[in-house]
Amino acid sequence: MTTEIKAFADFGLAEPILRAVTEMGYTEPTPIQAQAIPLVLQGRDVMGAAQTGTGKTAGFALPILQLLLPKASSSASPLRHPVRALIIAPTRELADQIHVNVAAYAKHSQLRSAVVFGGVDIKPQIAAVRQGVEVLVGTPGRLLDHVEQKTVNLSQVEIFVMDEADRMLDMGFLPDIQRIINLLPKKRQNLMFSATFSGDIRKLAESFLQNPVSVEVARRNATAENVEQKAYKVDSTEAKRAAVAKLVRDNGLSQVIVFSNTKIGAGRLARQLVQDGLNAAAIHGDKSQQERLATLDSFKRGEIVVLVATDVAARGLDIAELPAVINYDLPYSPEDYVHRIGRTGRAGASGIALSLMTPAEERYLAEIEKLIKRQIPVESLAVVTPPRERGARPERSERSERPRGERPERTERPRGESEEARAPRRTEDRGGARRTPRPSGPPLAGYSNDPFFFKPYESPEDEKQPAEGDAAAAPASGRKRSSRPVAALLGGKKG
DNA sequence: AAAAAAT
Repeated sequence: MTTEIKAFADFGLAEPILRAVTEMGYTEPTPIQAQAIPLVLQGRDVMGAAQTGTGKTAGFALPILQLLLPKASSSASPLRHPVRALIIAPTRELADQIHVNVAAYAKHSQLRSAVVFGGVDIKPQIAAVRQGVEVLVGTPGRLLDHVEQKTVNLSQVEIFVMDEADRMLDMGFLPDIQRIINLLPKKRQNLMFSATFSGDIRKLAESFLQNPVSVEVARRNATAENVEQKAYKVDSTEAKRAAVAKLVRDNGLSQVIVFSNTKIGAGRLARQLVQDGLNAAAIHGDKSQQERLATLDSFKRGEIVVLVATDVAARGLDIAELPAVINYDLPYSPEDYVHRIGRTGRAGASGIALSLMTPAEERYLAEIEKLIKRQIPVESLAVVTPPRERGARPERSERSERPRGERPERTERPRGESEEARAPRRTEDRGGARRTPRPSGPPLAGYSNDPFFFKPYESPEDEKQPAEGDAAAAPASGRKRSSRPVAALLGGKKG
């Protein structure tokens, strides 16, 4: 019954939708679109195994708009515009991007969409939703905030989409997702997309999808065939910083996302790269939402050459023709590797994924290779670390180079430890400064980028105060997050 | 272990 669909025109999409697609220059659906669109149009629940960049968003957005179209009305009354399709996504940038796409596909129809996410003023969102929107996109927390404020009503939702479901579980969104699902009508169509498929994802799927059809484009947990992967051994963290600039230049990369495991590391690397003459900027969760969106926009426009990012950018972001990704750190979880390198080689284009690893990180490579079921060639990369005089003190001025608005590092220390005892521990994750001689010390063994390493001991009060944010205080503030397995949260219930 | 996400 699966007829080969070769053109968007064959899906039977209504004229306003097809016209928008055509105007955007699309004629042929991607494999996931070819599979998913007819199923969604039939009203089926769909479980999609697809990374972004496969055209996934259009794969659900186009048929959703088609399904909503017959009842679309141009009535000015907001009451006639209940939210009929709800799309949730793990990060604010991704939600925003989905909304932009939906709005583009819907521009010739009467259908309207809006996006809600945190980190920005809620009032414009309330105003937008008041206008009446058929399609609402959002991140879970702010969406629930709107529900509580009664600015959003989800009781008329006909189609519910969970994008990047694996990521949402990783981020502890399950309780929020369940609250959202409880607000939806029992009878509805569900679509769920995930790039990786753990047991937890399957359990979640079983719990809320009804008789779903599976749609799969890429091999499970596989990385794109068209992405050339390499890993480089480097001696140290300092070497990694220098290596990034070298890799960008040697490979003539016009644009690249560099992934760092930490926010601090991302900020530092970006600053270093700027010093090295590359147009670089960092994006991570400690930047204001305004900055995050502006940086991303500037990267998309090609102004920024190197985007240094934490995993906030690992999933879902669609940057056209991104030629390369560099892992400044190997990710802690192999799934994250799949997502990160999924930023390149998108929609059939070729891409390069380069990873840097210190000796300590080499063990992560094996797990990654196991997951992606392929070997990643490893080379050694000799780089000249920054030209500092031997024995020179790391510049204090580095501290003042921190851009305004970016948080300083935390200087908290474990209490009751001697200065000697804590120094090596602190340095371990602070850019590699060490007091003890380095095993195979290159000339710059004492070099450190750690702005606090030589900082004089500050306030004795710190030590007298009870430690802030310790085990007793932490759970009381902030949202409750559970690390219980999905099965437990789902009450052991099986579909 | 880290990051992200409502305030």
